[in-house]
Amino acid sequence: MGRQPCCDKLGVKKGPWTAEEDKKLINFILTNGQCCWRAVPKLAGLRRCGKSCRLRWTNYLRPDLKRGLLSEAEEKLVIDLHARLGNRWSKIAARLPGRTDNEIKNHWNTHIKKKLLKMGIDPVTHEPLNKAENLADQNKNNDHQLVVVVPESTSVTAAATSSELENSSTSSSSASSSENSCNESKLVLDTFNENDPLLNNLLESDDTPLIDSSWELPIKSFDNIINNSNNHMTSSWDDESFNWLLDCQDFGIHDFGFDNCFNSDVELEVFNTKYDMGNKK
DNA sequence: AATGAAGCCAACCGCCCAAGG
DNA sequence: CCCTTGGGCGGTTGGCTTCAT
Repeated sequence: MGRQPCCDKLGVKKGPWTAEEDKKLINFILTNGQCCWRAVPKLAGLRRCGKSCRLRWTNYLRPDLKRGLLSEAEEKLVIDLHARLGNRWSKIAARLPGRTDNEIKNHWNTHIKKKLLKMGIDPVTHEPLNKAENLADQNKNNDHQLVVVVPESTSVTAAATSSELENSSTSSSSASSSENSCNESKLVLDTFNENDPLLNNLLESDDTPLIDSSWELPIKSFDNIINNSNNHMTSSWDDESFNWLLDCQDFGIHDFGFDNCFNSDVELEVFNTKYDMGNKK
């Protein structure tokens, strides 16, 4: 008995999202918040799988997303976190405000990986390439021996500071691919500088998001914007975060239906003035 | 200008896990 | 417990864009 598909495949549209679909999804979520994703397409009038809607929202439409390339500081943080966490992109993304796991994963695969290789660093182990090769050879030669794979949770070094890592793995020898990748990072953990205050601070806080989660209640967020419009933007909706709106050059705010989010014309006008939305059309 | 290669990234797929009945 | 369901995650794909020839 196979698992039921996440949605009825018949009549479900795939491929790139159109502006019209985006608009519908944004309108729906701004009006109703995030609810059961399976129900979203039906309620929002979309011929999409719920999963697809969730992905589209979290990876592209979410208001707190930063757009554009990762800054140097972000890139460095990604590298550091990757050294600690391995390919757990969602965990890494949780510590980069406004970035998605998908975005970081893509950036890693297309930019950072190459950069590290160019620098002679193995992107998997974060070791100098020569050393990494030697270790690989060594492991190969040891294949005939009993290899005890030490899970991250038992590492007495850096992992000890992270409750997340402590919880991450309890079985020691199963061989799923994801666990393999986790184990690869073990090498890194042993060499990681646990005295790095920035990283330790980040990791000790476990999953405490750096991102203000208020975007989940978008209407409230818009209230914040309005209330702070004479001062500075709130942390969750700073100017940069809002560029995504401005990037949507094909639509004005009315096209997105955001105007429904404002309690009065005055509020809408304040918003338009601040972000020059009125001139966008 | 034409064409093929390489790069990039949004989106999909399939697996896993937690929650609830 | 067992089963079902929904949501999340990481890996992969496919198509568009840019670059090189």
